[in-house]
Amino acid sequence: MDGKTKNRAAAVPPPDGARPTLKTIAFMTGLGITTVSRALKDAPDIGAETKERVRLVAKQIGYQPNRAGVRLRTGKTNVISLVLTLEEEIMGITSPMVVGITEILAGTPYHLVVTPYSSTKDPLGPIRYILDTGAADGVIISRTEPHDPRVTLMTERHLPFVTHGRTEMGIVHPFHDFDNERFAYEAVRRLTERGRRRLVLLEPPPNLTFHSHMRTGFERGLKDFGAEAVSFHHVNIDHSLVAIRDAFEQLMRSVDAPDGIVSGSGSGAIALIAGIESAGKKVGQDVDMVSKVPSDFLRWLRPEVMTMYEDIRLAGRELAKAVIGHIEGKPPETLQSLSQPEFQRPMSKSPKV
Amino acid sequence: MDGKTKNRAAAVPPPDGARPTLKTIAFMTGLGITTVSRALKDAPDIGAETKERVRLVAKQIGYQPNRAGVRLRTGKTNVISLVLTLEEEIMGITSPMVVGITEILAGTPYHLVVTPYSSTKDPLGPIRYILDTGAADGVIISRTEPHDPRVTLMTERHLPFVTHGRTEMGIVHPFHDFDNERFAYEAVRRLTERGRRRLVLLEPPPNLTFHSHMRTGFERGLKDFGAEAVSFHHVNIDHSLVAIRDAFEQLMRSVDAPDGIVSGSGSGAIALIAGIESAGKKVGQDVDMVSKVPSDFLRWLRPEVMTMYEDIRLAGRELAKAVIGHIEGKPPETLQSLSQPEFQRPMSKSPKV
DNA sequence: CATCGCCACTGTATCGTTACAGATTTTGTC
DNA sequence: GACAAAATCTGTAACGATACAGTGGCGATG
Repeated sequence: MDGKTKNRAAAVPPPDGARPTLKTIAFMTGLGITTVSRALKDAPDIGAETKERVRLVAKQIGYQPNRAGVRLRTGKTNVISLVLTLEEEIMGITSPMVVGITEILAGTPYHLVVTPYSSTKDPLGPIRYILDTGAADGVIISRTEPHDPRVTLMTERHLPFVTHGRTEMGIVHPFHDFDNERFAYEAVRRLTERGRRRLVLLEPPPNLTFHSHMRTGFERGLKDFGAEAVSFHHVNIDHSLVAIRDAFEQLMRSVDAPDGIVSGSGSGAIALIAGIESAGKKVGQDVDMVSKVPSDFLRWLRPEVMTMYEDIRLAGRELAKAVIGHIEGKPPETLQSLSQPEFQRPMSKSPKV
Repeated sequence: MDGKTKNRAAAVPPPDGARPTLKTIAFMTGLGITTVSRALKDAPDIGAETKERVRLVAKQIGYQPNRAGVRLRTGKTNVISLVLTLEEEIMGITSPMVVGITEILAGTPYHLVVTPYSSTKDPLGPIRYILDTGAADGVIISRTEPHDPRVTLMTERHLPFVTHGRTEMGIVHPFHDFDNERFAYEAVRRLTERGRRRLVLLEPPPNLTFHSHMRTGFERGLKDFGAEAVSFHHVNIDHSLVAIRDAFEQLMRSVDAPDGIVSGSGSGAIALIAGIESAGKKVGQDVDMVSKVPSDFLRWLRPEVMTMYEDIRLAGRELAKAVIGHIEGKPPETLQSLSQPEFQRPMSKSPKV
């Protein structure tokens, strides 16, 4: 007789049309399954020539490890989970984000799984699910809060992750963030350069970390460039466009009306413009406005609004690189990045003329 | 001695903090692993009381089947793959689509995996990958062509799928589509109602199926409502905004300038508007325009443009339901749907005043 | 009372992979 | 030449689930 029992496998030809497995390679090379497995991972106890032979055959027949097999045996899922609020939909920042992430994952064995949740409910839900079921090797979250229970939980349980946005908990973890402080500061600079002195900020919801970043930049700008703040806290960029417009129309009609506006979101800017116009005023004339934008639309449709571009696709790429780095054990402090606002030249009505 | 070898498992207490498996339940109930497995799938050869007991315990300890185990043994992945072009990014239709899909998947064991590809390269790539590796139970594709090789391949290989858009190959398969013919027809109606007679269509790329749908509706409208077409085929909605604008500016400056425009995409409309304005004309005055839109932005920023809403989130939901139906073996002809354009009332500048 | 059939349940093998503990051969040492 | 140490390679078991082929008990049948 030949081999004993299980690895006798190598002596049996693999079924025909089926997808190749280690067994197939073992049969073709005459080696044991174990050897093939170890050869493919370049283990030190396999001969150089054997490795070469195995690699060649594997490539030839298009071997790809069975994910379920690996996952069952090792627990490695090769999955990155993108945790999204279903509501995170305004102005669709999700698309470029997903594209950015997949651009990076394309060169790796990782797949991207989208895990949604209703933000009105338990934000820990999806995290718990991933922890309980071992659904992913790494997680990307957004809408980060200064004290974010998700970060605490994932850190405790050693689940690699990265946040889109920073925290303030003394936990060093991977993140990518847009420099919202800088954005607001530069926005104020732009407005004061145009002689605006009574400025208002359409801010992020107060529970998110970048709320304070943006406020800080705004206020630092006011001080440095000599302007005053007009209070406008009833609504924030999470509110509906209608709510923002109505609130802002009211403000613009009041004696307190600002002459300069910083908008923390592109879609918010749309509502603000509507509010301004409802109040019978005009952007670029009665007021100036700077908005953070994730795309070109505002610039095309309302060139009178000054825009600072936030590259979400880049963010996706950075986030993907960071989670993978975290999974691979790189120190978290090397996996942090901040991207700078890009002030956009106003679009000329007709560049060719 | 007790049980023989493998199922002796049931006699061994499960490790402490670990996630519960069938073994855990088997131990707790004193049953065999097989019995537990069959009880949970409501097999006919298990006693009613036993099933009840098993279900209770399973629920109590929060048992969730190990996906890798199931997948390895049965081949069922519980994965739906959304195949996207990386370029499909203009105007971010991906976001609401993903949201719609996940809304449906949330109530099922399915996960959503995003599989991107570079449309300039081989569109069959991701399909082949899924077929070769058994990466998903079902697939959602878009940018459907009249003779779409992906549809042929998946049909041949019995991989359940659904297309966003229709085909013309005589293959009956699940799809969801927006009624682009109706859209264009109604758009022409609107324009002629305003007295416009020289109409132009910014159309989809000619290789996609809905190109002809939209053209057909457009031409039928021209005939029924008495208007003539202005030729404009140099660019389509897949081209860059700059290309569209420049081409359209030229058209608007020519003696052939149209007085009515149908735009097959929201972002395209933005470029058209820019082109019109570069040529020194004005929408709502010199020309009227109807555009298909996936969001509210255009309506907010350019209320003079008439818009017809395409509900992408709904499309996501329909697509998800259809793939799942296909996976479950429902006949394809019952998994086809067409959504109608929703003409939107122009936004009043200030509804409260 | 032997036998049959049915019900309810169980053991074994298996999916593809890898950790681990050998096994065999070659090389090195004195 | 004997023995140890490398150097290579291999079998077994296990991850968690399920298909399949039983097994044992019990009531019905003749």
